Amino acid sequence: MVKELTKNFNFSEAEKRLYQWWEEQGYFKPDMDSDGEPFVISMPPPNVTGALHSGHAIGASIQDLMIRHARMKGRRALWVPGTDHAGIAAQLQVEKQLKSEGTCREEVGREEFLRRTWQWKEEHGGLIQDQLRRIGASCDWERERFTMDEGLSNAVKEAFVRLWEDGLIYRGTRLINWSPGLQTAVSDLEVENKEIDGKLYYFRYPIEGGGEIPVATTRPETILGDTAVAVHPDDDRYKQHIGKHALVPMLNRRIPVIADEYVDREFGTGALKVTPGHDFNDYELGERHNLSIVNIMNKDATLNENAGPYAGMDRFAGREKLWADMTEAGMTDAVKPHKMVVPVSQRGGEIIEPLVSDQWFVTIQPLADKAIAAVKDGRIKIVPEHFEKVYFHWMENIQDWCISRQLWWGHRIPAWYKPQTGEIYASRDNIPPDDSGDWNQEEDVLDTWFSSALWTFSTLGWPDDTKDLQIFHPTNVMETGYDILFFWVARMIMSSLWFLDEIPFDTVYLHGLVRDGDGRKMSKTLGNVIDPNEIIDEYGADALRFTLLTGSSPGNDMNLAISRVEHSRNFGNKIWQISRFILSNLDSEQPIGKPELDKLDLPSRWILSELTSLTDRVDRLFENHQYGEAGRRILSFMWDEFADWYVEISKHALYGDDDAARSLTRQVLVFVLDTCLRLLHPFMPFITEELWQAIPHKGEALIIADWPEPDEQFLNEDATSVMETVKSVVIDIRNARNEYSVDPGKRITALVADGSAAEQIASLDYVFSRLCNVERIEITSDVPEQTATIVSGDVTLYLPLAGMIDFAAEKDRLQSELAEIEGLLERSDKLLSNENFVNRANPDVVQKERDKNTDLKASREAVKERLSELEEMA
RNA sequence: GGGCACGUAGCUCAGUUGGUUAGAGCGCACGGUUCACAUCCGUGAGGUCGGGGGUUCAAGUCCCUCCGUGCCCA
Repeated sequence: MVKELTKNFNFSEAEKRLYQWWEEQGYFKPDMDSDGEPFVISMPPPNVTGALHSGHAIGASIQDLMIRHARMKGRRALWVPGTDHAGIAAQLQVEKQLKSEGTCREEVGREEFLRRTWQWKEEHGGLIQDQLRRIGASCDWERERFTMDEGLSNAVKEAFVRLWEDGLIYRGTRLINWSPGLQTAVSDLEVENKEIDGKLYYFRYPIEGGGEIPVATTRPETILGDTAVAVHPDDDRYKQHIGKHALVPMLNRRIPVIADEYVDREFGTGALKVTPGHDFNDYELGERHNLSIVNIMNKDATLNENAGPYAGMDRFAGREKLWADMTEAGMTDAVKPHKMVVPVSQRGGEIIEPLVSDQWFVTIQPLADKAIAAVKDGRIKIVPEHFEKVYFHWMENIQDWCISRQLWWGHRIPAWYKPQTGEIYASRDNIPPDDSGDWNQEEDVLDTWFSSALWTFSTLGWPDDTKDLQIFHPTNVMETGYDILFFWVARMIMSSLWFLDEIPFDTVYLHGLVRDGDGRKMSKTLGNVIDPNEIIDEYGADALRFTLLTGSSPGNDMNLAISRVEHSRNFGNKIWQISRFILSNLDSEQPIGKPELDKLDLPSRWILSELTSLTDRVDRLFENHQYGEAGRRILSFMWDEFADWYVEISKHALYGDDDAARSLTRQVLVFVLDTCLRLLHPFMPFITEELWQAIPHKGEALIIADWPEPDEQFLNEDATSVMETVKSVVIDIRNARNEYSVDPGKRITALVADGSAAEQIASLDYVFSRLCNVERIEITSDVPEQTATIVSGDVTLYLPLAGMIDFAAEKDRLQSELAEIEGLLERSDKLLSNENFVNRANPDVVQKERDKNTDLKASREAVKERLSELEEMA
């Protein structure tokens, strides 16, 4: 039934109501009885502790768009939501809480700490889910998962043990990235390199038996852990010292002087101090030369007993003290400002220290090989394509993955070891191999990404062979930000191929970062963070979605300007008003379905032809993941063609007394609107559903309605070309009225010069009447003096404007038009006289150019003729 | 140091098999309140598509090079 629409769309009320209704109706769940081809997206799990930020908003918008589109296409659409336990972030929150209570995790113990973290999760965990609902995410909440759920925890254990059994997990003492603040190891991916203004310290290494080698370093405190001095084998300056021993300043430890081609003779002094215990390059150098490793640092980044007199000092204080002592001893030369790169924690920005420690690693190469192959042979496509190169580059230089974290919140590594023998036992069942009491359970937990890497299949029930897993895996699209291509996407590909021997998804779609309106990265310190929740409050979810979906192209960052959100909201209002207009003019009629082609007038044939082109175009754009362009096309059609031209023209029939014409027009209006609402639904789900429910329709909901198919019978080139002429004449008339300051309300008459198209133009007088206030069009061969002349192709129109026309102004107007036409004609003539163009270009292109040329010539003659008439009058 | 991307109107951005006179929003100028919409309607100004070279009948689009910006990796 037809509803009366309110003056404006009350989005805050409607969004909540519609979402709830959709969910209750079960539209978000795939129909398990249908035989539709599944379409599945695993939602990248946001941190359970987090709130929705603009990155989530763009991801959710794109994924929901894909899911809604697929659903309307009749596929069994499944979007699996969930959250991630966010090891470090969550643990920090609870530690903060404990600190405020004057205690700490060590004091309350592991069990109590975990209890409190779970409690914290229960209290704060639901926020982002509610925010995803607000944005319209049509995911299947009944399948929601959390990485620490029992099922997913089993998956993690299974994966760990499987890798262990495959011989791909080892525990070893190695140099790793250590976060002193968090007191845990982090993987190389969690370390960022930041350029800072540092210092380069120059000093001299004393050589045993006399002499010295000048050395420069950015971290003097590491001198205490040096186990060699290296020089280039061909460096004449230092050659004589190779094989001798140097003495570590202040400690007088004997260390060898070695030769290695790795040393850059140009940098600093050309000689290198080697600290395998605290530098990755030195670590490798040390392995090559069998150097011993001296660890001088405790886990809290204070210096340890190996630092001798400096033991107990913080690393930076130790640096100052050591340097001062060395200066006093006359060993130092200079301290120069130096731009350098320091490793900092991705979380918090503290300086990361390379430290030797016992950790668990995954031997990654065998997994990487499979993952490289899957993208190389096209089983997995990355959009945009150029990220494939980035992917390969990383994959081909991949390092073993440090998966242990010295945290409590996370999946505890399912392994036991005998401290005496170093024997290790991994278990799916959470029990040691025997109850001898000799087995210690590993204290460390796994990197959060270890569980995320299983996400596409662990959420569907793996390791159990569930029905969901059979039907919905592999999934189809992984949509996420390019910033976690390595962290997550690559690891999912490796995991799925290894554990299931199948790809996790066939397409990776990467979106860019959302920045502020000036292209700056959003940050709390800059105060330029745009909170999507506030945007939804103010402009509605549809406006936010449409802006995010049309404001960017795949893989490129987008600058979110509020002016664009406003425009999207205005577009929503436009759609609302179009619908309101149509509904208020239906009376009791309920037109549903396709209009009958042969009875339609020209404007109707035109709009249906354009609608069909749009549908076809949008379809193709969706196929190529060109969602932004698709959205912009729909907007442009609805606003610039449908509302501005067709709806305006339709008033003639709606307000007229021809019953048949009125009914037909109503049918066209409803059909076009219905089709547009369907096309737009994935972009703006709320307003489209609300309106679709209000207009005449068949079916229970737009969310499950059929996606429009282009109907070729509606394509009509003739109608399009005539309407193009009509539109251009209308614009010219409006322009002329403007130039001559004709009162906008004044109705004027137009004369059309007798010619091939004259009859047709005259028959469309009702169009001109509506659009540019021309009350009558007469065919004439007799032109009155006081006229403005309008020329478009072979159509010439005169506007008799007695008393308003200034001959000089009219001549100027026509002169400039003539100049423009001649410019274009010159170009066109040149092109057509070029044999190469005529022979080699696509025949369609050549024909088009010929048509254009003919039109231009006709226009030129008409303008010239009118100009010479003006000359005669003057 | 290696790799990748970007550079289009004052600002923010589209422009995908190379093919009409390169588009949009915001901003700007001028004009509009009766019956869908001022969250609006109409008209207009504004661009040698970063510079140079090349391929092609034809280049914003493909290739080379330089300049600038950003990101990733070392």
